[in-house]
Amino acid sequence: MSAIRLLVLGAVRQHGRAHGYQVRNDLEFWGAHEWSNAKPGSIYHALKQMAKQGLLRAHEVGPSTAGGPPRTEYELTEQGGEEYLRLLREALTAYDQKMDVLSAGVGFIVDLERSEAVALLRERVRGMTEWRSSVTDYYTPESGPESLGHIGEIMNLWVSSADFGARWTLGLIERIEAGAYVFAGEGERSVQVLAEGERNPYATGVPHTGDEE
Amino acid sequence: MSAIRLLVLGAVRQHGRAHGYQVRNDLEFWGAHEWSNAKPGSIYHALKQMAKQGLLRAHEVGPSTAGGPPRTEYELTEQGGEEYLRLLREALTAYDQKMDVLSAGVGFIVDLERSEAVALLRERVRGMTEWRSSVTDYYTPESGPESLGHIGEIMNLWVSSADFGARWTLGLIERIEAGAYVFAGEGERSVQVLAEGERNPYATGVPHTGDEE
DNA sequence: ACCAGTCTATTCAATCTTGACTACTCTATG
DNA sequence: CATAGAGTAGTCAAGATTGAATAGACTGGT
Repeated sequence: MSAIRLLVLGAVRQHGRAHGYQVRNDLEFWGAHEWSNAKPGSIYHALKQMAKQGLLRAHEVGPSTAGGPPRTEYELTEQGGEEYLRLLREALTAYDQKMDVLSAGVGFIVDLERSEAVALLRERVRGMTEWRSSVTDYYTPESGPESLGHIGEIMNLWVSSADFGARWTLGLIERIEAGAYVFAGEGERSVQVLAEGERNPYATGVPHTGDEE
Repeated sequence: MSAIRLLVLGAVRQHGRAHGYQVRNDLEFWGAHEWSNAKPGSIYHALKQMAKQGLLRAHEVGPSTAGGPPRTEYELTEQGGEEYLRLLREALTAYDQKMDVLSAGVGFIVDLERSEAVALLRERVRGMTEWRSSVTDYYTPESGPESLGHIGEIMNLWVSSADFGARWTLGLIERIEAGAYVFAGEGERSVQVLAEGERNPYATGVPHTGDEE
């Protein structure tokens, strides 16, 4: 699973009704263009695709006063709402190494109830621990781990990384259980979106990118 | 950058000349189907694309004795060899969070000289540290980090993860400097490939997968 | 001898991703 | 007032990825 659908559904959901550019701006505001594949092309593609699949309802709207081509606004259908929650739960539980998916899940975690959030994160930790032992069992040759040579470093990387992920998740669980943040049903939510016309303080200045590409 | 080109170039290079199925089997042997997008479709696509771009030379070969369709064998061109080294160096230096790329880089690291490997890894650490401070500077609002609410957890995740990456890289550097493994120009290489007809001990049993999809 | 299953080897359509491009409006500046 | 630049909003073609499908040859059991 890529993070894009969850991000787009989440952004549209916050607004109730939003057009592509608004979604794009929100994702940028959240820093998602830094840690996910939330580029304009992907966002518009996801919107169209999900509209085709009945997760979003599309409304053609005249061009905005601010210039530019006519916009299409979207809102979640009931099916889209369910898919959003399904993706969110999956993002928090999946114990593989996709940081963008996890990040998106954390970004929307407060849309769940506190107890469910904790349960999902615990499940995540359980999965990681299990995966860890299955990997170490499976890839440790009879001839001892040294026989893997430098290839063993890859295993080491993945296992350490799973350990790191589990530790981090446990830390988050602790903070949540200690009462941090406001979850669903506990008062007004706090996922921020940009108000209509508001300036994005974290605009595409591209202040720090990866090394590659 | 995705890891697929590096993996495919590396696999072909090991053999001197290889067809798609051989590459696929090698990647599976290395466990790459577990930690990268090295699925058949991607492998064949990469081979064709790189042949089109002059990185690989293609040779049509009659169908093997073992049945199946006629195969195409590939070997690196000079340009392909350069591209391989470029991708390898980039994979080891890039300090973003793409574990598959790093894994592939580690898998082929012994194709470099020991001193260069260490230099690239040091550069990696340097980049990560710099990125870390630029992120913490940039995304820490005047109102204090608490004002970010649960969104701060995303930053925390990325920063911790960079710290983990840096620590792990330093560990690897240490082991390499202590004399571990056999690097280019130090005797016979040790990246394993499957010999023609050899059985893959880590065949597609798919013993442990991620949670999602 | 037959059939199911597995191995060899690759192709394909559908979908997703990327980076560049379009086109229009508003604003500041000399 | 011309015009460069930035902001608004979205499209497009090329490339990458995925999952399933194809098809012949061998293998083991009944």
